[in-house]
Amino acid sequence: MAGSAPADVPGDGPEPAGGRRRGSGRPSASMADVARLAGVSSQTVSRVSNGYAGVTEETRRQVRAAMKELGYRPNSAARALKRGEFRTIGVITFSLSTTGNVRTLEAIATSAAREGYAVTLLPVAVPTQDEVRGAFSRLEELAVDAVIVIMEVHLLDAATLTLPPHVQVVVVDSDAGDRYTVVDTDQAGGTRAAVRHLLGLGHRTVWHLAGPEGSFAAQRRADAWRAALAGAGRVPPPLVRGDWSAGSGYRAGRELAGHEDCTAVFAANDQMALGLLRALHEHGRRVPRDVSVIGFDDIPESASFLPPLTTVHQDFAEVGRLCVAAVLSKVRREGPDRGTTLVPTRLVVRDSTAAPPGRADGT
Amino acid sequence: MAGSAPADVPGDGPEPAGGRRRGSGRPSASMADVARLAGVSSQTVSRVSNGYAGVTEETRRQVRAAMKELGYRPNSAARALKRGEFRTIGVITFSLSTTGNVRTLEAIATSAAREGYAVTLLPVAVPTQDEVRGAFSRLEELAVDAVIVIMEVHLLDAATLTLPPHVQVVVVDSDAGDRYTVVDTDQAGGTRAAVRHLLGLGHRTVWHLAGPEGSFAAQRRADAWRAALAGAGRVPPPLVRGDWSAGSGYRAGRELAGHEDCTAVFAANDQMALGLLRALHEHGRRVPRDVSVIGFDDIPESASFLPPLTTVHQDFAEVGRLCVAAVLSKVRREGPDRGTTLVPTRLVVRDSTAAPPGRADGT
DNA sequence: CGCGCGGATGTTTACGCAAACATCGATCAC
DNA sequence: GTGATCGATGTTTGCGTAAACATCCGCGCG
Repeated sequence: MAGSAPADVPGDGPEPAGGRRRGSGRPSASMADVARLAGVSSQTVSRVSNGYAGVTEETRRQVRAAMKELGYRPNSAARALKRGEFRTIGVITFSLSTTGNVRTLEAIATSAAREGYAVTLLPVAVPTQDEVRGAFSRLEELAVDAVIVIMEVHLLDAATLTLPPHVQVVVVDSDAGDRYTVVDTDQAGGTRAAVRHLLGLGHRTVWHLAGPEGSFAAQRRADAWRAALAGAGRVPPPLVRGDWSAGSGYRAGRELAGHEDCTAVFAANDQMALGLLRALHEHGRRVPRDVSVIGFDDIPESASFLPPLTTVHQDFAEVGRLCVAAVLSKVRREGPDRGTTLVPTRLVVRDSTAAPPGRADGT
Repeated sequence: MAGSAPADVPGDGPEPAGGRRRGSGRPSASMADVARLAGVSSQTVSRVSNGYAGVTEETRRQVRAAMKELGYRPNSAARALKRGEFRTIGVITFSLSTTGNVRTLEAIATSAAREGYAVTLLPVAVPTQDEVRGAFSRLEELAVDAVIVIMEVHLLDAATLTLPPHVQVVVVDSDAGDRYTVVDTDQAGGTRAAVRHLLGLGHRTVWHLAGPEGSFAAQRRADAWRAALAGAGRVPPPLVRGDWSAGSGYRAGRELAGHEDCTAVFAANDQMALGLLRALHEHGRRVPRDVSVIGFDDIPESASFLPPLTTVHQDFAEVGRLCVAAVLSKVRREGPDRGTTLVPTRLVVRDSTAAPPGRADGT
């Protein structure tokens, strides 16, 4: 198979006279070239290329052979122009520094590939409205049929107006299900599970190391934490804020280590939990004996923390899959125009949680 | 600005008769529509759209106004067809589970955007040759001018033949500089720095927790480790192998903890170092007092490990930048056709390395 | 035996854009 | 004044593909 293809000397054959494909590239065979070589019309080549019926097996073979000889590749620009669709999904996201975004992106790319769609990445370096607007204006020129947005919606809002009207949008991490199609993790459910687990172990209350203010995910985890405590009749301690990074978790941990009555902390993600563990360790507060810690995300490394982290598992792969399914159903005008889909979470209990210290001997 | 755009009612204006843009989408204004409304020829619209000279300020204004009113967006498929280039770079990579790949990808996307190029993602779920071949065959149909490959070249080899001949390729993490343009981290330099640092602290030798066999990066780190030890006249201990994951580092660590004479370990990445730290801790071997550990990559979390990890910093952003620069210079036929560019590394000394235990009182 | 039918194939056309060429005034030099 | 020149704009053409329509041929049936 590999032997017959003229892989190394593609300039040998009868080159079509005009039309170099790109500024400096080699000319690339077109349908007309294949048709000429195969002795058929270009329409027949098109039929073979698209696997349509109505072509003799014999003709089909000949065309295939000609294609192979010339190294023919369909020109996707012409195809897109003719068909009116690009078979491409654009993904807009903030810096790929958070595990969640990356894993979601990966799942999106995989699912999209399975559906015959390509994925184009639109990075937004800094999460400012200007930057977002910039990404969207790049998008306007872009060859995409649909867009998946992985970011906070309040940044999206300002930029929305400039979206090409025919492009479908699905949003991750947002509460704007009334305006967009939203796919997200069940933040509240995961948070509830975490808080209940800690209360169930006997902790009087649970502290919360929250994500940054701008984040909807952080917001919802904090809200759910407060609600879960309130539901159990407990008083929520003051909220401590980080920025998702391990460093911010460490700084917050130094503060929390000073509170003798802090026996259980729910960190809004695993990275901050990591920093928290280090800070507690440095202050001589043992985990889980003195303090219990729970994270969120279940990044692969969390099983190797010291101690292995109890955390809320997110199914990013499922989120990505659902995003693609939703956006494609919108493109095909099958699905609903808006609404929120939640992906369930699951508590993974490891070694960073235990009963509070006072409890073994007494109360 | 936002007030005048007909963002919500795009179907109101005079719709062009034919040519719905996508299967189920709205018709989208074309140059001809804009030209009609502005009372000029479509060529003038094209000139305005591309910012060419030779258009009166007055005309330009009118065309702009018409564009805005119709919500005109250039059709990139038509543009690509006409120009013969897509202004898109394809990136082929394995699962985005390793920090390095992700950070490189991010830098690639950012640099590409700066150059006016979009980035299309081609995920390869499983690193088998079949999968890689599949990615490349998808690529054949894809609208890209160039490709950046982030993966082991020996997997690439089998798939190369099917690459469209006019597409330029740049490879990361490879030793195939004689056949491709390669951009990579200076693995050997970083490894040397790590080994020398440990020897300089007084360790008799340095153990190595290597990456998986298939990886060139792992291969080169292991080779450089052996060479650095040999250069200092030391005997390399048996090599221990992991698979980049923290879990594999943990398993390796349990084995290493049994060796009393093991006082210094160079782990081929930070994740494995994390698992290693946990295993050593569980076996009562303190870091850095009993055992020194060095990682590779300098992932953000490594500063929050227990203890904060001494590691070799990789400049992924620079790697990505150089990839884009290299591939674009190839597209423009400016740069050399092959060769390897190495990005320097830098040792970041934190708290996981110290002089070996025996040394304080004696030898 | 001729007509109609249906499958295989060819021809025309248009997708939206932009390069190449054409046109049309106005201005300027002599 | 006349023609050369130049800037602004219009017209034509073709990029590669695929839908729509046209053609051709052989076969079965009346």
